[in-house]
Amino acid sequence: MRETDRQEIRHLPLFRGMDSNNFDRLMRGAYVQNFPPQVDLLREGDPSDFLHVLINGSAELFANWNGRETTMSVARPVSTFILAATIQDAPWLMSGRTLEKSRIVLLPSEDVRAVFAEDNVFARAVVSELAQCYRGVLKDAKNLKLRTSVERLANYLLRWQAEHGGGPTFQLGLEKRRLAARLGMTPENLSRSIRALQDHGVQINGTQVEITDHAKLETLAVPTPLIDDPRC
Amino acid sequence: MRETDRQEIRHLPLFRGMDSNNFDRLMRGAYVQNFPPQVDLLREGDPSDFLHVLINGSAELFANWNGRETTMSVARPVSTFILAATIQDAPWLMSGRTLEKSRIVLLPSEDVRAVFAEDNVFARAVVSELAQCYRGVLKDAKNLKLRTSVERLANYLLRWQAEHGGGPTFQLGLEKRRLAARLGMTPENLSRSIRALQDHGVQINGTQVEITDHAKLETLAVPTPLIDDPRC
DNA sequence: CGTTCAATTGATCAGCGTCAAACTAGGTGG
DNA sequence: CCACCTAGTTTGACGCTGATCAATTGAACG
Repeated sequence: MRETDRQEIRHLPLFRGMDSNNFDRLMRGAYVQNFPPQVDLLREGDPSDFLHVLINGSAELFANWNGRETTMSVARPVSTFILAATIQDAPWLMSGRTLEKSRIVLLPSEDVRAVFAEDNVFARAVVSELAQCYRGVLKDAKNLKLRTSVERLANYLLRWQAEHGGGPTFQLGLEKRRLAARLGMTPENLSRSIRALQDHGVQINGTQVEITDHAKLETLAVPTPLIDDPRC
Repeated sequence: MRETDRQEIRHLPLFRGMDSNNFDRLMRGAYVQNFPPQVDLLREGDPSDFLHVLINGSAELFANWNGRETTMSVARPVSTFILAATIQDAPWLMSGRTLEKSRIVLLPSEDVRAVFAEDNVFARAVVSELAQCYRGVLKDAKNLKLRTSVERLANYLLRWQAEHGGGPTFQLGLEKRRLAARLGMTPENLSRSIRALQDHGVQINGTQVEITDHAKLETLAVPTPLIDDPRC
C-alpha cells in the first residue's frame, strides 16, 4: 500500500482518532486493488468478508429482486462501505460495482471487528459513521416516498450545485443513465424531467448544467435540510 | 417509575450489558408518561431532547414535505426511538405520534450522550442497535423501490404470519389505513390489493386474516431474507 | 468513415392516486 | 332495544406519473 493511501485512510473520521497500534494492525492485513470500470465488487447475500475503502474512482451500490434492479447509492472517495454488515458479521444487503477506474482498500472484516472490540475510540467513531449512514438512507427513503421524480431531480441539482461552489454552471458529474437509476427513475424519464425543468430555470446540455433562475428552481424543488442537507 | 418498567428496560439489548451505575444514572433523569392515542410525541426538525423507550402500546413515525405525509415505520414494544438523533445531537428526521394508549419512558438525550461517552459496553450496544436500524431502513427502501404495492402487502402478510406463530389465521394487528400508509399506499389501494390477493391464497375479513394457500401466496410474494427477514 | 452505445423522442400501458359515492361497523342516546 | 351518527372501509370512475417498447438522433472513438 502506498503511504499516501495510508495517510488518506488515517484521516478519515472513522480512523482518525484511534490508537496507532490498532490502526497498524488494520493496515497490516489490508490490501489495495485497482479495478477497471464495471467490475463486480460485492454481491448481496454474500458474507461481508471485507470492509471496502474507496480511495478514488466511484462505485455503485445496487440491489436486485425478482429480476428487477435498482441503484441504492453511489459511493465517492474517500468513503467506506459497507460498515454495518462488517460490524454485524451479517450478509451484504446490496451489491456493488465500480463505475469508473477505482482504487479500493480491502480491510478483512475479522480484523475490523477485532479492533472494534478493543479500541474504544474506534468504537465511537463507528457509531458516528453508522448514525450518519442511517440518517442518509432515511432521507433517501423520505425523498422517494414524498417526492415525484421531477422534484427529486430538481433537488439533486440544487444540492449538487451547492456542493460544487454554488456557481450557476457546473458539470453533471455522473452518466445520465446512472443518475436516473440513482434518482429512482428510467433514463427516458430523466430525459423528460430535464426538459420539464427548462420551464423552471434549468438548462442542461450534455453534462453541462446551468441554473438560469435559482429562485424559480427552488420554488419547484422546495428543498429542506431534513431531506437534502447531507450534514444535517 | 415502576420497578417492572425498569427491569424491562434493563433487559433491552441496548441497556443489558452496561454498568449498573451508569444505568442508574440514566434512570435517575428518566421519567415515564402514559399517553392516550393520537398524541404527538416528536416533530421532525426539532432538537432531539429525549430518547424515547416504548414500553407498551404503539407509535407511528412519519414524515411530511410540502403538504404530503407518509408513514416511515411503526414502533412496537419494547423498543427505542430515535437513537441516531440522540447520539448525534441532531434534529429528528421524523415526527412521531402514539397510535394506541402508550407507556413511554423519556431519557434526556444529554444523559444518554454522557453515559455513551463513558461506558464502553453501552457504546458497543449502540453500534449494534444503529447497525440494525440502518439495515432496517435499507430493507424498507429496497422493498419500496423493487416491489409493487400488492407484492409489498403479500410479503407483509407472510412476515406477520411468521412472527405470530405461523398458523393459517391471525389478526391484522393494525388499522387498515395505517397499514396502507406503512406499506406506502392509499387506503383505497390497499382495499384493492386485498381483493387482488384473494386469487393468491389470502382471505381477509375485517382484521381477520386467513392464509388459505401458503405456497400460492409465496409464489406471488417471492420473499427474500435480504428484504423480509428482520433478524438478517 | 463506420461502429457502438448513450441519449432522446414518441406511442402506449401499467400502477397507483384522487375524488366521490355507497356501504359497514361500532358506539351513543333516546 | 333500536334508530342514528360517525368514522373507517369499499367500490367505481377517472387521471396523472412513470415504465416499457421501439425507433431515431447524437456523440465518442477506433
